[in-house]
Amino acid sequence: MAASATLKATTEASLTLHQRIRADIENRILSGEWPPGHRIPFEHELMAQYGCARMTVNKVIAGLAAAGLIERRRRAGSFVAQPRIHSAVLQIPDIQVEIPARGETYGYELIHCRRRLANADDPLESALADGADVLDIRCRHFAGGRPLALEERLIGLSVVPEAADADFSTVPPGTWLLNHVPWTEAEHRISALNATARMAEGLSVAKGAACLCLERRTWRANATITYVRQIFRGDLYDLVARFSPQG
Amino acid sequence: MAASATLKATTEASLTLHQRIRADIENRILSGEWPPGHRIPFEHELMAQYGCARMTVNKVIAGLAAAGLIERRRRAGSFVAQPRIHSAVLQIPDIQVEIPARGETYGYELIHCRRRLANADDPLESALADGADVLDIRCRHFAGGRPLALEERLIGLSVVPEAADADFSTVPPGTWLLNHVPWTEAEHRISALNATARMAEGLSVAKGAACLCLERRTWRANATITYVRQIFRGDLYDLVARFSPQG
DNA sequence: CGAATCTTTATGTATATACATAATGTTAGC
DNA sequence: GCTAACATTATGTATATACATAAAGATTCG
Repeated sequence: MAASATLKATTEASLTLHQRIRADIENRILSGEWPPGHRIPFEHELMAQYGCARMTVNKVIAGLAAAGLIERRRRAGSFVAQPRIHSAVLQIPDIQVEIPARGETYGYELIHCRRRLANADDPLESALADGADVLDIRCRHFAGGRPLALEERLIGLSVVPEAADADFSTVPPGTWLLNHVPWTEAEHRISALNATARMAEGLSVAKGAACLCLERRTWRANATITYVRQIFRGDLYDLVARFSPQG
Repeated sequence: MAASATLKATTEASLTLHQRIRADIENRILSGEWPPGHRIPFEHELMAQYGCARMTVNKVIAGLAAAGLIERRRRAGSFVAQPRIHSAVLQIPDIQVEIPARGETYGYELIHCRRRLANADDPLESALADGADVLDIRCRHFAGGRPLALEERLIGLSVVPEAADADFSTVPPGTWLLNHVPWTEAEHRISALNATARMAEGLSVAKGAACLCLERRTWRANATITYVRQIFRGDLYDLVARFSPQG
């Protein structure tokens, strides 16, 4: 076998040693060769096997642990984790970006934009503090000329005062917020509902048609920035989520 | 200021230096102090600031880059990434685990389980190779005595031959697969639809009631293991997804 | 036999060092 | 003024080393 000094040079397809070790271990797990619960070789064994330093395999395995493929237990070793299909990365696109990407023309219409005080009685507004100064926005999104989604949105003006001066007659509030509000945390809720008479009219569908409802609350440092409810036509839209070990 | 040697000891709440640096940078980003596009201090600056080695800050920043909070450019520096709210971690629970966790009793009923050959004409089966040997399973899930979801599932027997001998009259196929098939990759599709007459009967709802449809294709090494379609009562179920920087 | 103690050991964290690499900024030359 | 060559520099990868820590396993003692 080649000495460790030449190993780097003989690496296939010019991958780094780190990437090669990671891909190797990942393959063994995903192919089923190393089933859940299997104890993977100790760091010093891998180190000998790949002819490298412990720090190198340590970083690889720590990465796999962060990705959820492996669980580590001191003194005992590192084990292939139980698969947990139930966590997947969901793509929740900015509609204005997603529709053109599909090859359809995007359209937008502002229905109203009012400044007022939040009313905690309304369950929709309970996400924001009672009496908060909010912007109440209602709008529609179109794809290929047809209505795709209705949007109801509240923006907390104490957190995002600049929003009061924004012009939402041409720019959708979601797009504006993405460009004006830095990193946040968010929670989404996805459900199905039958179109009410008002929704049906706004979406050009029959009353009772199935719609996908996406609610999102976004906050920063415990202050709610925005709460949105988007109602999508069920026949025109669906969401895709993927799970793969690279995250 | 305290010398680097005493820094470790004075660490607040017994966090490691790594965690302290990470939390510090994360806070600056999430609080808006460092907006998207902002160049964070160079590694040698942070190294001086925290009185530690470059390898330490390097690992922290590499972790933040892996989490998507930071983008790194050689020679130029490290920059706060543009927020991309549209990726969030979706929890897609194993129903048998989720229902008891909600405090309701879980129920399960097998409707049928047949071995046959896949038919590529059926769009539902196009995910599996034509003519493949499959197990065709249909079942129902109950929560608190009420029907919650209908499930249609195909399992590829060439990939999971053991499934042919499994007893799905008491164990839901999803649960069985989770326990018998090691790590896989998966794609999910979420949509809303109106209950057909058959769905309505199976779910004890009115025909046309909105339902959440979750389709999942699971594979390993390019071979499809299973394809499922679960139809949930829209009034009883919804999905939750979260985005937060720790992943 | 059972509980408490000690030893062993694999992982966890941190450091100092070395060289590779890619992209920026500068300079030289036409 | 434009391009090509060069130097600079921040990140990228890898190593050898050191000590901390948690937990499994062996041992001791009541």
